Amino acid sequence: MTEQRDFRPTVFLPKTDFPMKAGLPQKEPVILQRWQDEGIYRKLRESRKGREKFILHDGPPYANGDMHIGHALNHILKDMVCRTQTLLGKDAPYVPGWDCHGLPIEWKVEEEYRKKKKNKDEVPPKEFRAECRAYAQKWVDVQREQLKRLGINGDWDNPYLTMDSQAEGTIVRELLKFAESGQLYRGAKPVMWSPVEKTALAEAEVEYEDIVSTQVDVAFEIVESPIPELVGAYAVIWTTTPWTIPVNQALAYGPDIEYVAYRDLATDKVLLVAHVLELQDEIFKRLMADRASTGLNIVWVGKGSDLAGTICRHPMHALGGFFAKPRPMLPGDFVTTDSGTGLVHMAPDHGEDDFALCKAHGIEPVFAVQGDGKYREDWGWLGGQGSVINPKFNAPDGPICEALREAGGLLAASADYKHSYPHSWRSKAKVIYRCTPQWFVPMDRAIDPSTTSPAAGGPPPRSGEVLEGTAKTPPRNGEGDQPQAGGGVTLRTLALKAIADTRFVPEKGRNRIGAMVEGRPDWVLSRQRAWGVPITLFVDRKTGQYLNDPEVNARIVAAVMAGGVDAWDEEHAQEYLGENYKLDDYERVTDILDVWFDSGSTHAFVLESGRWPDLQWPANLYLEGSDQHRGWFQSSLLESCATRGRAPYDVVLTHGFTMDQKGMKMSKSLGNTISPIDLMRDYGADILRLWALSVDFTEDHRIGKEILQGVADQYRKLRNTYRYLLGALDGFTEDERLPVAEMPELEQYMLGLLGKLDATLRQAVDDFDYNTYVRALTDFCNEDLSAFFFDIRKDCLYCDAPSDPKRRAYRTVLDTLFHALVRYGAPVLVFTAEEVWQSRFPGSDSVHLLEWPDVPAVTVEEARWSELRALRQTVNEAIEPLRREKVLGSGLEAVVTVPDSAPDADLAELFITATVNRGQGSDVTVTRSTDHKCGRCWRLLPEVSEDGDLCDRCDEVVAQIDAGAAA
RNA sequence: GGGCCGGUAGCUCAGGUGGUUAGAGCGCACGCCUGAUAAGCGUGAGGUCGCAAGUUCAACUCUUGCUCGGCCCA
Repeated sequence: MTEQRDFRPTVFLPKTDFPMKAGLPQKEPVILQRWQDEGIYRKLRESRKGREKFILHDGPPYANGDMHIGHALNHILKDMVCRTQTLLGKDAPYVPGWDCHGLPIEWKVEEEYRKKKKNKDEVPPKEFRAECRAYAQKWVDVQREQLKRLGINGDWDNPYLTMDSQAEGTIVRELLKFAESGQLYRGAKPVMWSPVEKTALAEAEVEYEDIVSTQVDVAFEIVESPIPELVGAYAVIWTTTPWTIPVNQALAYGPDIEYVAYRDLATDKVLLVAHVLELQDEIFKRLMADRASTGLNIVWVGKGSDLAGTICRHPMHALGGFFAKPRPMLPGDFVTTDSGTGLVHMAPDHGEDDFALCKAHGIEPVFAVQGDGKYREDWGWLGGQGSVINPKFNAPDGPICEALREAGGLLAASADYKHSYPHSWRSKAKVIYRCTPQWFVPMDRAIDPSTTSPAAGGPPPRSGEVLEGTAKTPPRNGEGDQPQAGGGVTLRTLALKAIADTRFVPEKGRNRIGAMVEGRPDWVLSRQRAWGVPITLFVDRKTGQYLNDPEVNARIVAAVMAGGVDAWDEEHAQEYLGENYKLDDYERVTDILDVWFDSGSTHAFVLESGRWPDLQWPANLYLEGSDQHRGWFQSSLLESCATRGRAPYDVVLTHGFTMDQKGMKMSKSLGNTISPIDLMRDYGADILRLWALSVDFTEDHRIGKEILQGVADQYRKLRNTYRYLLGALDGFTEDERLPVAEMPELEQYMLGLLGKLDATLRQAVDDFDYNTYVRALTDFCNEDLSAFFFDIRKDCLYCDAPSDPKRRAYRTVLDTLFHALVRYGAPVLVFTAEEVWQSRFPGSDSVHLLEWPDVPAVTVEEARWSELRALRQTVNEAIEPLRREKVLGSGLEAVVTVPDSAPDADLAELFITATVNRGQGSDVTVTRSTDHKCGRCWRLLPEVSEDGDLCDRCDEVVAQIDAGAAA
């Protein structure tokens, strides 16, 4: 025998330039640039013009700092939504936006002032705001580039900013809608207040430090009680802020706490305190340390709830007036027995619990403590004195304690209580809670239905009538105005109805926001700040009512639309008031709006204004993190319900938060933060996208090195599937295509599986279930294609004649698979899909302009194929021991015997073995073939007389090739 | 401290209304192939379903408590 011929050149191997190694970090920016150059966003709008719309309204991230992993996840999901909807043929525009006003930016600018030793108060407000504006703009630009790098397709050249003057004007207009429909009122609320700076502080401006305070025990004589033993006894309260005693208005007890009244034999006074062992040691120590107690007699023991109806009087009741009013004992869930006496004195002016409990019982704050920390001059006790944060003022020998002692109300006082207390971040001085006037939106005031219809020109509400109040919740006392009679429409009932009409993904979101809306207090709109949208109201100095004149309002709105928030200044005030009102008669409100009102109004500015003609109101979808149940979802809901009678969205989709590898939240102090910017540099945006779409984003989820490694592995498998398709389809032409009916059963089966995949993916898109989407796609590629179809058809692809119907059928199906898979993959692996597409069709339009593929409808014979594939598995298991024993290596050397009952099919081909026989038993057995190996296709066949000779098929094919070469 | 949510193999996830030996993919180990080759194929080992009680003939699936983690409040 002569030298064996090398048949390798006669084998039709896959051929492609598409590299196995992705090199995403280098490649992605190039692709991105191409999309940008060709204006793919506008092209897409053009191509989907007139189609059904799908409106995702972007929740504006705060323009402060680099993109973090949460932004990345959120935007990848949004992009996936828009791209899948677009793929389905809809017009799904995406207009990104930023939230630009607010304290954090103000803070940063102030910080820069401090570095330059500049004093904020000396900077004119307009100049200060200009710097805030510039700061926000800087971060908008930074984040925009970072988000673009993620492959997010959107109208990046034309985003919306809440600091745009037209946005500011729209926000003002929305606010004035509230004013015009009577959904605003001025009330009071305890806020953190710094007497030194004479200003309200945000929680973020407060830091806690350990200090030593005076602790006092004060006795309130019980003058009335359903429990006779208690009349004449003293309720004992404990506090570390003696200065709040002069504005005490009630006492609180815990309804479930046990109380005891005992007679102190040294003084003969009956004292009421909590009957809690741990507490009583402390109490006795304080109350009896300096007297020789001869013992106690218990007079009464009972539960807190027994105390209902008990009335005390203030130790200073002799002063008359305010101090002579009854001090009721009220049930408070917040009362604990961790410290104190189990009874808490209530000063609604200076505590949140106090304020809420008193308000619920009709007790209003009295505003006795002024902004500088002194009691007002006319206050009956200590008028004009203070400041209340002065330790000497509160000292055991200070004016408060002295007066209480004289009145017989002071049981104990000592300047030795160590605890953590809030201080101003700037001045380091102590801060207090203090009631100040604020603007509110009432949750339970009757709304005139005619004021909540959608804006003129806008589309009508989609989900039917929204104005029938459901009145699920009992009416609440909002703010001292009339509680709503049952059955009426209020903002709360409207919002709850809107929640019922909204689809929530996942469903549990409904419960979450519903509980919040049901229980939330009135919306505090005002902030005493500089960087924000002004509350553009004029308040009548005589009546305290705000001016409600649509003509004035129109002038204000027009001015802000044109000139932004700076238009609201004293200089132009008279101009807005017009000829009918005199500025002297009005107070121009200088508070600004809660930034949540800004973002709650984006639907008006962005969807409704017409400035983005691609968009429309309401949105199909809002998609944000689960923290936005309290934030944007809710502010948008309330704003829209109050002005338009329904939610600005049909569907609310929420995602959880991204944790580190161990499930712990990321924080700078823990050093476990992961930056998406780093990940894009190290892995590429497509890896990050695949990660975001693989995890269960509806819950909290993790990211870390190991997880990303897994995602990268998954990516490589997908990439190789595309690469194989490209290689196997090399040179494919339309002439080669074969009708489905003429295809072998295997090809038809694969088309059937593709159809099933298609249905699964469509369903997943409908459900926003991208985890299922990605899983179905990868499982199909791994299991059905790579390990099954491609493996079986290797021989056909490599060795059959190009004209062979089987090979043509295979390549026809590969082509169908290619067109389907590149589209399915495109919303996920946006860069890779483009690379794949351009590799096959160089210079063609972007893959992202394509639409969802039409896959042939082929029914899968489930029973037959599940039996065949199960048998295939059994055969593989049976081959394995022979491999281990080195009886055979490749499955092509195996002769398999299967039960006679096995389905009729080309089993050897399906199992990729030499031959398959049918036997009597139920077992599958394997032996080594004695046939010789074809020199070209490497199959062991009886017709091959000697290893290296050709089988009949190859002989024929090689002859054709040789003839072609000769000709 | 309160409200809400979650804890299934190393990783990412499936497991209607409770019912046979809890599944998949990836990874891992071992092996095959060397004509998808820094690829492809096969086999295998991995789980007391967070912990503990309870209801039930039967619980990953229901109840309660605990624990760990998260979001939002305080």
